[in-house]
Amino acid sequence: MSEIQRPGALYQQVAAAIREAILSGEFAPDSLLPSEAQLMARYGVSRPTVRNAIAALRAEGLIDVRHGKGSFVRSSGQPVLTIERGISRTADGTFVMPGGDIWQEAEEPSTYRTRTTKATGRLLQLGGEEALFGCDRLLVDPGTGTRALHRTLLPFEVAEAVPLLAEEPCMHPAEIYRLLTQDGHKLTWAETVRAHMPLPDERTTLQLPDATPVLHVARVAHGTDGRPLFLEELRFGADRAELAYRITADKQATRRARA
Amino acid sequence: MSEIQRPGALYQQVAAAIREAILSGEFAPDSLLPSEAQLMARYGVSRPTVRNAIAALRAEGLIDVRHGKGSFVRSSGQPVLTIERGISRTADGTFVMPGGDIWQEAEEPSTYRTRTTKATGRLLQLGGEEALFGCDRLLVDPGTGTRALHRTLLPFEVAEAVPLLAEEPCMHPAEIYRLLTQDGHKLTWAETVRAHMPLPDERTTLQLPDATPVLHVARVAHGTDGRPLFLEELRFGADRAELAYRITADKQATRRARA
DNA sequence: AGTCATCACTCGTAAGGACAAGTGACGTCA
DNA sequence: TGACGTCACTTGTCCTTACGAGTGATGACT
Repeated sequence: MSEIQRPGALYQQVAAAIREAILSGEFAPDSLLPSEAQLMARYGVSRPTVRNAIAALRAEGLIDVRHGKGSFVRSSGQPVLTIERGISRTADGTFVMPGGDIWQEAEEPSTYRTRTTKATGRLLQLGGEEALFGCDRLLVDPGTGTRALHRTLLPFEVAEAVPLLAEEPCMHPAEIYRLLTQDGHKLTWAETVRAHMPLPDERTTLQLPDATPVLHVARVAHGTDGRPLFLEELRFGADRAELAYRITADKQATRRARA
Repeated sequence: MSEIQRPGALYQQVAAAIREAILSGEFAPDSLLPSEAQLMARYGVSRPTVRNAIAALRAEGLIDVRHGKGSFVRSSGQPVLTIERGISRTADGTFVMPGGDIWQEAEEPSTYRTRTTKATGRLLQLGGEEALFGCDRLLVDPGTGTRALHRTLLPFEVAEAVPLLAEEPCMHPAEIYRLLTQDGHKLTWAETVRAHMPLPDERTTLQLPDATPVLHVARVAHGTDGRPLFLEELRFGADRAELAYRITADKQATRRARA
């Protein structure tokens, strides 16, 4: 049994030993770690201690544990899917999202009416309890199996100003952008990117492994007057997909971040 | 004692009950949850079961536990800091990062020499084991206390082509962009955004709470010929900060995502 | 009045035992 | 030979007990 003594708690010492072995390549990716019983013997500790150490490594995303089989080193491979966040416009005035054609809808879109929350109100710069059309889509990339949640939120106020919108508030974002442009708006977009840990239901629908954060990108379309018109959100597991942006240098600008 | 019975494991039922109470607002943000002993009595379960339930909620980022005090509902407030990812160029040819002046260096930059890994090699489109200058900075936003890790990676090959670069490979990115531009390159940038759970040391240096993912953005500067010249990375906790991009519609483009 | 020890409360760590549940291989039986 | 039951191995769940450690208030002592 290999002794250990350095830092704080016993289980942290065990976790540190295993972590080191993984990061140094001693345990190859996808390989099977020693079983709990073996680790108990190896480090001379009880089962709760071993399980505590394993729980720590699991929370770090270093290992995957499968009931009845054992613990496996997670293969922290490169992302399988790169989601390009640009917007193009073809000669005939329609909008095209690069890579936007990879997604298939796994379910029928669900439409609903809702009101601004603190978060969506901030993005849309709407006060208290503005009414919104909502539309949720569960998307799947058949190539990689990656799942994503897509949501559009359209203020009543905006929908009413553009007749066709109010009738069918759950159309594809590119269609909405086209209608807004036809209505006289020259659109610009602002995106904000955040990450958080999923709640259990989100974990289920996105089919996420342990310790997998959710990347959450919100795209707000702004009209000619700079007022937010429309919100488009996308969420997906950060284990397999990444976001990509292209940037070119502005001349001279001294823009300031929104509060 | 309020009975529960629905789904799988006991501790999951307890966790679900508490989670529901939190999400429904029954337990307000920042408020103190019942102690472990109280929860044991309330649900008629043992301490490990209660602790297991609490561990689950902790991993979801719903609560914060403070030794000797109790469990608190995490206030999932809006991000305190918005990191604008644009690049501007003033009339005299210098580059300016919007909001780039908020950061202060918490430590002296550390410079080193290294080689491409699988990840950095992919971004820089370099094969096997290319040599790189590295420079790490620990940044702090004095306003919010947000900490971030900044890293620049410069291939030897590029540094040698631009004399001033090789002498001082740890200068500010804006300076490097200026030198590369003076060298005749018309730069464009590509950014990729990922998220992952921090390892213990990363957690420490960024001072992250439990269940807080790290947002990881990599900016690659491409030269006139489209070849990657320089890599700039930024990592920070997703609990307090978010990324922001501005997008305008391209004409006609049919760009394709990189493999 | 002020200082400090004590105490009661909190969560953290560690051990032990017992049984349930998933997995796969082995061996028996038809 | 094939199908199926059994068994050994794995992790998952749950309980009991015990003590360590951080926190804040109470109260005694100076």
